[in-house]
Amino acid sequence: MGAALPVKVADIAKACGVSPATVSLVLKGSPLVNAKTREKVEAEIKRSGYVYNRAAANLRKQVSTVVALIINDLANPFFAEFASGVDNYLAQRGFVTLLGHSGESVERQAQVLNSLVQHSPVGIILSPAEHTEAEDLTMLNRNLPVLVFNREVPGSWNFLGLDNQTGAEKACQHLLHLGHQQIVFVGGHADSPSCSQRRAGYARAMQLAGKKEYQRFFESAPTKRGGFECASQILEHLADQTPSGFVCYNDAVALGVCQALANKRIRVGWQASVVGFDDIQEAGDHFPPLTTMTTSPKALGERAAEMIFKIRPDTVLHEIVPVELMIRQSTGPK
Amino acid sequence: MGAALPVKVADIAKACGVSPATVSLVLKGSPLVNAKTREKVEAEIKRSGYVYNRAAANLRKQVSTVVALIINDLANPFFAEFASGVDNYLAQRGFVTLLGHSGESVERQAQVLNSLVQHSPVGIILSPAEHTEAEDLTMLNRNLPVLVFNREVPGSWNFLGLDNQTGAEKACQHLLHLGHQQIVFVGGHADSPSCSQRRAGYARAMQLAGKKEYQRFFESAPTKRGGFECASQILEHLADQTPSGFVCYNDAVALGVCQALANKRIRVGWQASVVGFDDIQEAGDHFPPLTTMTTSPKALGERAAEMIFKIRPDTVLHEIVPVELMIRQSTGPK
DNA sequence: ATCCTTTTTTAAATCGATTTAAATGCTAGG
DNA sequence: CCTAGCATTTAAATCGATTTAAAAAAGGAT
Repeated sequence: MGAALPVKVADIAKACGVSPATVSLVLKGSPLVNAKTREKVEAEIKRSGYVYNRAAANLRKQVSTVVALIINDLANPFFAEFASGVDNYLAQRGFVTLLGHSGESVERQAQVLNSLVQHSPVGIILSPAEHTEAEDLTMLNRNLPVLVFNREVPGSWNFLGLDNQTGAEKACQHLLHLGHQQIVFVGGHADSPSCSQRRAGYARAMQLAGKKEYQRFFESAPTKRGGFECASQILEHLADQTPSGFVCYNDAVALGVCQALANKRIRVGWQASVVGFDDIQEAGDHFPPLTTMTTSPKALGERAAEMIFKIRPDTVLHEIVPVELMIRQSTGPK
Repeated sequence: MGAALPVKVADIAKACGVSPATVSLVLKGSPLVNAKTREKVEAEIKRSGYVYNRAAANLRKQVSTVVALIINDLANPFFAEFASGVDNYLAQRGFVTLLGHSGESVERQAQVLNSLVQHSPVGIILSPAEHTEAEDLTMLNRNLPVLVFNREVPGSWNFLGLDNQTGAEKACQHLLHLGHQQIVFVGGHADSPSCSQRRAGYARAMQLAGKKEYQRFFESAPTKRGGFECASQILEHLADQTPSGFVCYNDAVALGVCQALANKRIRVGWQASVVGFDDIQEAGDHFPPLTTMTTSPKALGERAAEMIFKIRPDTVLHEIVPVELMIRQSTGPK
């Protein structure tokens, strides 16, 4: 039935006894073509199962309908939801997402970037791998719009990120208002910018509350397992003076902390309070639902995609999205 | 510094005093060009910051380096990990992932597919939205390789899926061997093929064990919250005759069930046993780590990508991947 | 009919890279 | 000094669609 070889504009032109130029005008919906001709051409387009070749058209038109998206860790729901937000927005505007996954490896990220720029994207949204340096991004030509997401990278990049410091400060204040005295900060790698920002927010809240001397920081992988192991150790070693408030690096860590507490028969939301960060889907689905700092990752993705089209060569965008306290049941009065 | 306009092969040719053909040969690494010439051209390529235009090259070469991937729900870790597996494999082979997200909407899926096919992908990996029918996929009737993943769609499609029935049967047998008497099946929508297959496996195991009369099916959203709510009700209504074994539709549901049990102070792995399905990342990170039916979603993604290149016009691939029992601590002897 | 508009249609150039077939330059043998 | 044979280089066509500038057709007025 359908032609074995892909149908081209020229084929349609021939079948209709018109020129390729006319067919192109029809495809474009131009008012220049005669109604009868248009009808004939459109019928043939449908009949032949013609598929528009956007690559060829874009080449000639000198435009692109592609946006590249590089994600550091898709298995992390925060980034997966972000990606879905990006794609949603782009699809609405008739663009398409070219996905790359770095798996937190700077080398792979470089390979992926090199491969993606060759597809002439309109712009690049990069959620960088850990420890990405300016020299890892040299393949990014200066007049290609690049938006760095979530983690700052040395150099002047268009950036979209969260207000980590204020967020963690609010999180800690929330626990302070509930009457908690011994509050610790759990999780994340101290050398990651987002972690140090969140730590700073916690520190500020503690200081303003006159609790500077109690500050405690614990390091862990930014995962559920990391949070679980870290909190388990805390509970063992600080057995005599167990903290009752846990400000966590992110939701994954917070969920791990909750499990460590549950494991020790400490009721989260009653005997201890836990605050997360990110508001991933699971935060709300968890039991008890997690109090956390929220900015929908999906909304962030949509915003990132929107920003790509606002980037201009002469200025640098730098948007810090406020995060809000979402009070659920993992926190309660002391 | 860098040219304002993108550098083309012709520019490099001019700068080196050679023809575009020679530059092309250099790019290709052809042994035809003289060593000195090659050196000169390569220096200019580096100096000018030339970026290869793959769209133009692919058009001329009549090839594609793109594979389209349409995912029904990226917020679900199972599919997000699958996507990362696809991209990993493709990147290794020098291909690139064009991502589309349907959000379980058949209409959006159609739009996304229409948009993606215009980018002439080598093939399409489709993890279909719920209730996708043959007529929703009419835009795919070229001889374009299509691989349907995870959910069967009416019609003859190349398919990669899990052995749901045998998997659930093994899961249930595991609980039977541990000595559990009252085993229920929790979660999923009965009208989804994968759910009915898993139910059938559970039913078979129960029947073979002579427990046909005890079979119990409970329906819920295939999410953590769904599992939690469903199990909470079970525990309430069957209070007198609480089941001790839970075969769950998937890991998300299983995690919800675990929480409902923990909530009732029933120790998972001791007083009750829970088996999941999928082995998502979190299954292993959970406490207690979840016994589940495993086929790494990432490995599945890699396999799917591999299969795309094996599809031939005259045959239909249909691969059902066995799932294996991964015993962790959410199950134990009665 | 003729000339001038206005409407439709189209030939040909173009986007950037590749490839074929042919041309050029070189060396060695006669 | 010529030429066969080899190593390099290149002019020109090509992929599929768009666009410009110009031609062809249709319609209207005189």
